[in-house]
Amino acid sequence: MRSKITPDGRKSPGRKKSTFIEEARRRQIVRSAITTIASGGLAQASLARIADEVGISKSVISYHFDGRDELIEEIVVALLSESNRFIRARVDQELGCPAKLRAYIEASFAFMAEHRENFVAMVDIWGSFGTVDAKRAFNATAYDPCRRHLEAILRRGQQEGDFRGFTPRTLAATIQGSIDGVMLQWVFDEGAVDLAECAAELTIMFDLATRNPAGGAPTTGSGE
Amino acid sequence: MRSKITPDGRKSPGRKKSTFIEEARRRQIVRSAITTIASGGLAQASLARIADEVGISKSVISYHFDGRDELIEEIVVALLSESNRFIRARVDQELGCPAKLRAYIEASFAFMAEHRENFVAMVDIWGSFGTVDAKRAFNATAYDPCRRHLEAILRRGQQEGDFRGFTPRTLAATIQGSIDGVMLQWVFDEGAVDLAECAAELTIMFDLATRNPAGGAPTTGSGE
Amino acid sequence: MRSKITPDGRKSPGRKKSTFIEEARRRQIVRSAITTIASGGLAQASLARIADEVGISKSVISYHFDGRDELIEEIVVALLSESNRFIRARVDQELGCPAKLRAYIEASFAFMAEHRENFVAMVDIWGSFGTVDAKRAFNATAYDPCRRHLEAILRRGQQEGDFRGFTPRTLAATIQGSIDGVMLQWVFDEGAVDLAECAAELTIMFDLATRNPAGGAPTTGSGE
Amino acid sequence: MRSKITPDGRKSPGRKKSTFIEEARRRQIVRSAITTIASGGLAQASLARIADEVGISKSVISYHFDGRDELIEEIVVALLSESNRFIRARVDQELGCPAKLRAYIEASFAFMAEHRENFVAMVDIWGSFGTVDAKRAFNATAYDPCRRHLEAILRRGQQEGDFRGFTPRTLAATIQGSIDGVMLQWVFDEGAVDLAECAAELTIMFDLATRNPAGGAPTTGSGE
DNA sequence: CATGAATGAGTCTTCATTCAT
DNA sequence: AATGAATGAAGACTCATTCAT
Repeated sequence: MRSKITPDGRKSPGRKKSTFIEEARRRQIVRSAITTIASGGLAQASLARIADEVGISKSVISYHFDGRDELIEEIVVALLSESNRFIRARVDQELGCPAKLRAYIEASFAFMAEHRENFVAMVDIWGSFGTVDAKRAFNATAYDPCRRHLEAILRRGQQEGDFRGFTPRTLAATIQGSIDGVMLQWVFDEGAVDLAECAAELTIMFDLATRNPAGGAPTTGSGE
Repeated sequence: MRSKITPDGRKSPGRKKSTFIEEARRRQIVRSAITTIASGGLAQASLARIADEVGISKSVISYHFDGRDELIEEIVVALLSESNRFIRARVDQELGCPAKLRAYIEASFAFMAEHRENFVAMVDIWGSFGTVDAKRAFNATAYDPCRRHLEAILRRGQQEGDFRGFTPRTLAATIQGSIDGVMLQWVFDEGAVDLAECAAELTIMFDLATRNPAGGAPTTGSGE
Repeated sequence: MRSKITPDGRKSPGRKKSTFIEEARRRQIVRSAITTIASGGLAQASLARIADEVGISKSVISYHFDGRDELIEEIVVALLSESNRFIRARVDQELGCPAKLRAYIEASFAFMAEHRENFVAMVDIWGSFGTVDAKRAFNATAYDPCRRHLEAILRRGQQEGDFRGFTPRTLAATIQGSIDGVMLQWVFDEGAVDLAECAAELTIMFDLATRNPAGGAPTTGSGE
Repeated sequence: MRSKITPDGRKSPGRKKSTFIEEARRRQIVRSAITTIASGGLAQASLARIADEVGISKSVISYHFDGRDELIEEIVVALLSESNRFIRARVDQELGCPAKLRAYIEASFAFMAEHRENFVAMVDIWGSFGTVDAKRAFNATAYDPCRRHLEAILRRGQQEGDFRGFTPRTLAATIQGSIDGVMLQWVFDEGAVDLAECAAELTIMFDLATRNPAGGAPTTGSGE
């Protein structure tokens, strides 16, 4: 019972009641749905099949979610936030931007290895954004935060003189892309790529590619 | 009605009649289907809609293809081979493995830029491989050839002393992943990443990351 | 839960508790339901929407009414009795059958004008009597009392010599029909008919059509 | 296969092909649907039940009609046009407006008597126009033409001096209303009203109510 | 008295596929 | 070689109703 009938604008704020049991059910459904999608593909993940996986009736899903689309949206949010939270925690533990960058890449792969299901589901969902707008919206939700996180690290690293003078935005896209691209191959066939080796390779590579050859002096503070 | 007549594995050879007009129709349908998928997503690309795009009747598709799945398979093949042919041609023009590697990356991005539709469709299709087997099959068709191509370049480069002593297989996966990962972001939002800049960044980076610091001497004959 | 306790025919008398608050709730629900139906049609008036309009939970309705059907039945009763009471009061104030007839017609239209919602809802509900039996039952509840009322006026008017020798039953049906038919058009489009003008026209017309040309002498005693 | 996928404006003109068999099916479905609605009510007339009545599969209806709504719309059109055509033909046979008016009323009732099913279905459908807009649209389709037809007769009758100086528009609404109102009671219970008697009563009454007391002199041509 | 949660029957609709022409 | 017509399976969704709290 999400947005009820009220078709007025209000929705996000407060979100009505959100009982404890309600939230629990939602999480349970989301989790089961991820499993269902991961094992059979998004197309096969009908409400019926998901409900079956949870062990409830189809209409329970309709009761807790405003429709299949809202469920999928929530799945996306769950998948992204789980991963982001993990990575961010690891990054925050490190001091110095080179270490943070390394942590970002390593944490990304570490999380992957532990949550294969999430990523298999994610790749299946990727294809479901039919319209250009939906794709763009997904980009805004999924990629922009990651890239901005990376960008912040890179930019600060430049200010602190650890990184050389590249375009932070482009490098952020490149780093995130490298991680996702390797992930993608691994999703399609777990045995096709060695996640750990790729992680190591990328870590070294981007460390090399970002480092300031001049040493630890701040880029902006060239007036030593 | 394709495999009704020849249910054995082989496909291209024999193929009963394969009239000229027949092949033309098939290509026409495949091309239109790609456009349809790219513009509205795979889910919206029903036979009806594709037929509409071509300007023919639904049943024509059923007539020429052994079902929707065969059509999509053919689309995948078409998408991959177009791209691979282009890249391979560019790579073959170059002498020396570092140049070939550079060509591989640059050609990949060049082809993307010219055929956005192909990649948008591809990403949509990615999600449609529901089962683990289907995913693995796609990996075999789509990624293995690319990685093997890269691997061959890398390995030969090592033999010729241009490249350092990395694991070719892992680096191949990493390179291909970097290209695809950037592509992915660009598919979701054309304006989110600058394809050319990323290409340049990756080219430099992988050149840097593969080069043999010792110079042009062959890796195997290092202890000379 | 109404008839669970008393599954025999009788309804009003006994009715178990019929707390004051209980009756209030029922009336409140009925009133809100009328509004809901009038504004969105019977089909859209689900228990959920009605409950929403009242500001209570769906199950409250199920608690107070023995199902959706009982609710609608009660709505019908409410709509009819409100109107009938009003008309009857006006008619009773008049002396002489021609005046009573005029009052009947004028009161009908006066009530309409003041309670548009009621009639919009009524027309929507009309269509919901699916079976022949349900329709006949509605006829017995809704039309027979009205026609009998009119019939009584007409017959007495004939006895008193004010009206000519028509068939009271038929004329009653005709008068009631004229009122309802105009109302119907007005329900579909408030601006399409001028209620007051139609009322005036009908009043004059039926006065003309019922009057005894011979004057005030009683019909039965015509040969005096 | 009505409006296909093309969501551009064009639709009504040409209407694609409209094969002979296609039109036959549509008529067959419409006819059966009317029967279904008349016998069980609109709510019970699901696509499944209608398809059952025709003896076809549910999806055949979806194939020939753009959805349930289009089917119902077509039913409305069919019901109205059948009746209107019949009445118009009868009216056109008469010379002189008083005769035409009499013919209009008599034809209305004659058609009713022969096509009870149509009117039972119609009354059921009346309630299905939920929104104000839908109601207004129905008014425009159903009532306006009738009223305009009557209005034309009345106005011409005034010009020719047969009718007195009433407001044509109001009287048209009143006449149509009287017919429909009687019909309504008859729909709810066939035995409750005597159609023929009501028709006779109304015919006389409206003849009386419209006639110019001054005789056959044209109203406008007062300068005798 | 009231409610949140759950249910299952039933609705419309879409789709790939088949078949006679 | 092509098509219009038909089909049945499956989908998402809505709704009145029930039940424990």
